[in-house]
This record gives sequence, C-alpha cells and structure tokens, in this order.
Amino acid sequence: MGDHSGRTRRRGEELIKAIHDSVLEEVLEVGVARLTMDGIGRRAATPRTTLYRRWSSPVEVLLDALYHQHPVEEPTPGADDLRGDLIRALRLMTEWAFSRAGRAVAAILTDPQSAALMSEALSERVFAGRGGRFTLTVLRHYADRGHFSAELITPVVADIGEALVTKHLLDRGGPPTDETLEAIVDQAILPAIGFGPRA
Amino acid sequence: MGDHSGRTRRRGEELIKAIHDSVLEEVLEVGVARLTMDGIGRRAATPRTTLYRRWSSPVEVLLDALYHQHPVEEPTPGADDLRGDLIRALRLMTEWAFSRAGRAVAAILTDPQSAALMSEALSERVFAGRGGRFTLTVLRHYADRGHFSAELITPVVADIGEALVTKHLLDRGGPPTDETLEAIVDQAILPAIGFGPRA
DNA sequence: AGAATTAGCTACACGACTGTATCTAATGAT
DNA sequence: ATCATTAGATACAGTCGTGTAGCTAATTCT
Repeated sequence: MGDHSGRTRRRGEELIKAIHDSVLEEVLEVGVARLTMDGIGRRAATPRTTLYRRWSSPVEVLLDALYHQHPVEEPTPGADDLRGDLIRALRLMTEWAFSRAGRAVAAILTDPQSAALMSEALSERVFAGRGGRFTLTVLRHYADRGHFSAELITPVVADIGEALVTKHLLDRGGPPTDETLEAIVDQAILPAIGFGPRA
Repeated sequence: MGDHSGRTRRRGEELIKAIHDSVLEEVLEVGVARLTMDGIGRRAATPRTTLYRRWSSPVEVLLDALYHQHPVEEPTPGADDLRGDLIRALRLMTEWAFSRAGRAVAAILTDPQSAALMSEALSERVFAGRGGRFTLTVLRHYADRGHFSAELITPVVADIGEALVTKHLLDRGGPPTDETLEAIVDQAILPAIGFGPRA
C-alpha cells in the first residue's frame, strides 16, 4: 500500500491515478447512474473537494479515467492460419471486454442518460481510431491474399464473431471458453465465407 | 385521457394500470438506478403515498409492471419456407426488443445492482417458460422435417440470428430493416446449416 | 530556509428522495 | 342514503449528495 518514504499525502499523478482507479471500480459496482463525487472520493480516500478542483461531475471523472487507459489492442494476422487468427482475434476482444475499461465502457453505453450524449466520442477515443473491429482485420487480410472472395465480407459477416461473443457475455455473464470461441469460428464465421457444411 | 363519466379519481385496476405505464416510461428515460417513487408518482399523477400502499420500492413497481405485460410471442413455423420463417422469427424478436417491456428488461439486465439479483427470475416470468428462442424454434421445425441435419443446430448456431440482431440494436440503437434481417438469414444463419457459398 | 502549490479537513445551505402519519374526500357496494 | 374502502393532499424528520468556501498543513520548487 504505502509508497516509498513516509509521505502522508499524495499529489499530482499519484493522486490522479488513485482517483482513476477509484471511479473504474466504483462504476462496476454501482453503475454510471449511481456514481457520486462522494462515492469516488470515499473509495480513493480523498475528500470530495479535491475532486471538484479537477472535474465538475462524476461522469467527467469516469471519462477522464477511460481516456487514460490503454487503447484496444488490434489483432495482427500472422502465419497462414485463418482459423487460428480468427480465434485469436476473438480472444483479444474477450480480454478487452473483461478488462476494467471494457466493462466501464459497457456501463456507459447501456445507461440511458449517458449513452446518447457520448457514445461516438467514447468509441473514437477508447477504441483509438477505428479499432474495435477484431475479426474484420483478420478477414480482410486473408481475403486480400485470395483465400476467399472479398465480396463475402459483408457488414453482417464482419459482425458474426463479435455478435456471438457479445451475446455470450450478456447471457452467461462470463467469458467464453476457448472451445466456445472455436465453435463460433468453425460453426458460424467460416461457413459464412464458404468453409461450411454442405446441404 | 379522461374515461367515461366525470370521475375525478382512479382506483383499483385503472390506477394500477396508469402506474405500470408510468414506471415503464420512467425506466426508459432515466434507467433503473434513477427510478424513484417520486418520479413514478409524478408521471402517474398520483402521490408517493399511494405507491407505498402497494409496493415497497421503485424496483418492485417495475417488476410488477413487467409481470403484467404480455409474454413474448413465439414464432410459428408454417408453410414450407425456412428462409421466410427465419426472417419472421427475427422480426418477432425485433418487435419484442423494441416494445416497452423489452427495453425495460434490457434496462434491468444491464444495471449492475439489479441484474445479479433477478436475471433468472425475470427471464422465466417474462419469457413465459422457455421462450426467447426465436430462430431455434424454426430451425428445429425444419430439421425435424429433414431439410438439414439436426446435428448442425449447435448452441452457437442457434444463437447466430439473435446475436446479430442484438448487436445491431446495441450498435445502431435502432431496429434492423427488413433488408438487414434478410442479410442475416442469408449470409449468416443459412450458411451455418449448409446453405452457403462454396469455397 | 522561504515561498508557492496543492491536498486534507470542516462546515454550510440547498435540494431530492424517503418513509411515515394524518386528514379529507371521492368512489362503489349495500 | 349510508358506510367501508381507498385515493389525494399535506406535513415532517431524516438521509444523502451537491457545490462552495475558508482554513490548515504537507510537499515541492527555488
């Protein structure tokens, strides 16, 4: 807990980091709607007044915390392994979705009051550019190399993997196992681009 | 607005109906976390005290309102038209998801405090038994009739349609058009059961 | 060592929501 | 017409969060 030396008071970066951690934990517990300056301050062991010196509302604190998180990592298709790269892309997505930042973003996007105001601003900054397309990156890579026709990559097809993982998260509340990810790739994505069962 | 005669005071069923309507609207605007007896009462034009005579908290009012909604309609596969029945099943799902009840359920399920407590209880009562399986009903019907192998109906495959519609709702916030539903069926569901493009 | 920053502490007035209590009066049943 | 039921109105004390202000003291800079 305590840092080096006998300092009793945090300032600057150190304090801000503690506050950022505090909001992110707080929002997971109570949701965006129940965020309060008091609650954030309590958890960070700092008085409310200190928070007001920097932010004007709990949501401002939350957004600031999110902007300081690491952006989403992008899949990097490598070897000649479409199936493996798709699975890895979905695993990357799962990991992000279960990170503190991922769940905090979900909390914002599902709150009726905050969602409308800033869903675009948020995705842009947190997804760092045009991120958030996990399987799409992989699909394009292999289509470009002639493994299948690029025409097959429709908006619907590009969403299949992410949609199924998202639904799994919503239904079960937990991350999909590797077997589930494999099933999604084998039974849903690959068939859509021509590698499926025959009627 | 006014019913028959010059009654100035609602009672019983009529009043309860107005209150149910009130919570459902309220929760869409402010979310579960910001539901208050005051807010519900204000919208229903009834004092808070009347609410306390029947319910002990805003969430109780909400759940009671949901239990009085019509349960989810189930798809009824009819003619010899797998594709058409799948599209109709997804349209049914879309309609429910956009009903007041559907969105209220979503609000509860995404609220960290309420979700954990009652997600199962809710789905059971609101989905009336084991409902909520829109495309699955249709898929089973046609697999039973030999249109394709029942082995292909894995949990993942059964979820494809619902997952893509859900993702569309989350991403765009609006209901998918008929063209989108057709694309989902043609480009994602049918390929998974053997009616797809060839590699 | 002295000065400038900035965090911690306390207090205060304000508003929103909570439960409860009490009274009034509209409604429906007999 | 009378009565039991039940909704509407009002009041009140209590809790929690809000912003703001003013002071104290720890930390860092020069």
